[in-house]
Amino acid sequence: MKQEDKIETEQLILEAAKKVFIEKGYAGARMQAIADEAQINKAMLHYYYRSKEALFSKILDSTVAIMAKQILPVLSGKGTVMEKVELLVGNYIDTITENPHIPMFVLNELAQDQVNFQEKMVAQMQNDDVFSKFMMQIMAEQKQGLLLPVAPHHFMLTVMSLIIFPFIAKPIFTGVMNIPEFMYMQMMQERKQIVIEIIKKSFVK
Amino acid sequence: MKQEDKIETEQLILEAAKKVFIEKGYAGARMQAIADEAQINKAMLHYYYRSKEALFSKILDSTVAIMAKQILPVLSGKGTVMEKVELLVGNYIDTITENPHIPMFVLNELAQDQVNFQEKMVAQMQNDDVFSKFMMQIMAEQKQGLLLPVAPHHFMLTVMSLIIFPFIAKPIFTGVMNIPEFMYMQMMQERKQIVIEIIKKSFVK
DNA sequence: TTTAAGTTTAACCGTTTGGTTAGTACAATA
DNA sequence: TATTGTACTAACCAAACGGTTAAACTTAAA
Repeated sequence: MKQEDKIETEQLILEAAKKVFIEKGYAGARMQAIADEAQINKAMLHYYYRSKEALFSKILDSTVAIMAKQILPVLSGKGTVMEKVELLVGNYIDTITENPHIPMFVLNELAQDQVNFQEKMVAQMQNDDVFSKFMMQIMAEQKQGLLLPVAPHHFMLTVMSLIIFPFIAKPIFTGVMNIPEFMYMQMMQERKQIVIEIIKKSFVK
Repeated sequence: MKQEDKIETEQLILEAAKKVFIEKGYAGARMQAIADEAQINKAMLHYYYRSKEALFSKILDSTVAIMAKQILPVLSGKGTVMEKVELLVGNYIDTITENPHIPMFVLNELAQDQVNFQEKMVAQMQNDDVFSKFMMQIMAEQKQGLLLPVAPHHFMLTVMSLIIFPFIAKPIFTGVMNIPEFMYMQMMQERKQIVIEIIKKSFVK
């Protein structure tokens, strides 16, 4: 049927584009490669999504949304800083294990900023100033004596480093240091506990 | 004079190529942009370095060499694990502060691996199995009771995360969270102490 | 059964890309 | 001074690129 075919094709294109863009980056991605991946004609890409930029923009939006909907509710929810961090670590590692290319993709495009990506991130992330409020909570718990008096910026940067970087560094382990895939995956699971312990020892009184 | 001009031009091209490649990545870099940056004719690039790939390869080699000569001597030198880590943290943060795009560049090209980059890293890094030996040292100090019994892989991954990621995340802070450049630079200097403290609290008995 | 609207295709287009070429300018050599 | 080798340039080329077009096909409604 017509309507269903259309929706199928649209979805097919999105998935193919996601794969190619995330693997190759914006500059390295080829419209023909996306068409091949989706097993459709190249003209269809422009029929459904006007241009390469427009298609890329869609992928970027949905990718950021995946992460935002994973992170923002936790940060703005109830619980102590450490309870939130524990949730974050688990959630994030599980989500990224399923889409391991996302962090590299986001950070790379953010660094090169070819498609006014920053504004989109700002729009998604500064919703209700979730980050500012979380930093306020950190400072509050520091005054209460629950957390050590380390600058909130450094606290957040540390948490981010510990959970995001291992996925960016995957090729170093599997490629350069020759650690097999399954062992790397196992490490990522072990990370959950290790990261939480590191943060507790470093920032909790 | 002829000879001097040649050396000057060669160097000019290398510096221009380094800038453009590191900022834009291999796929995003344009030979014309490199020529413009070096204020020379585009044909000169091919006169001195046969192709885009060849030129890129040169840049990649020298970039990896910069990092390797910063890291390998420390790891294979004398001193306890923690003494080595303290040296590494300081050296690395200072080196990268001067070339802030290097980590993103290396990790991105490693992930996309368009130019058999992995082999080069392996060749540079597995010199004398420096990493294996360092991991052995970690295990030895754990048996001595100097370090807590955490898997050496996780120890190294943690150290790498804490010192490399902050530079990759720069656009998040300056762009998305709107933290001014000088404040970010100040954070990177403060990091030296903070990272060392985190590692001590997390891994030293 | 006709019609109109939406979907898909092949073939094509203009531009940009990495790369080449034929030739110029000039310094060193003999 | 004639010659030779090297640094450099403008002009060009074929291929790859993102994007368009016009026509064919499919389907649902009139």
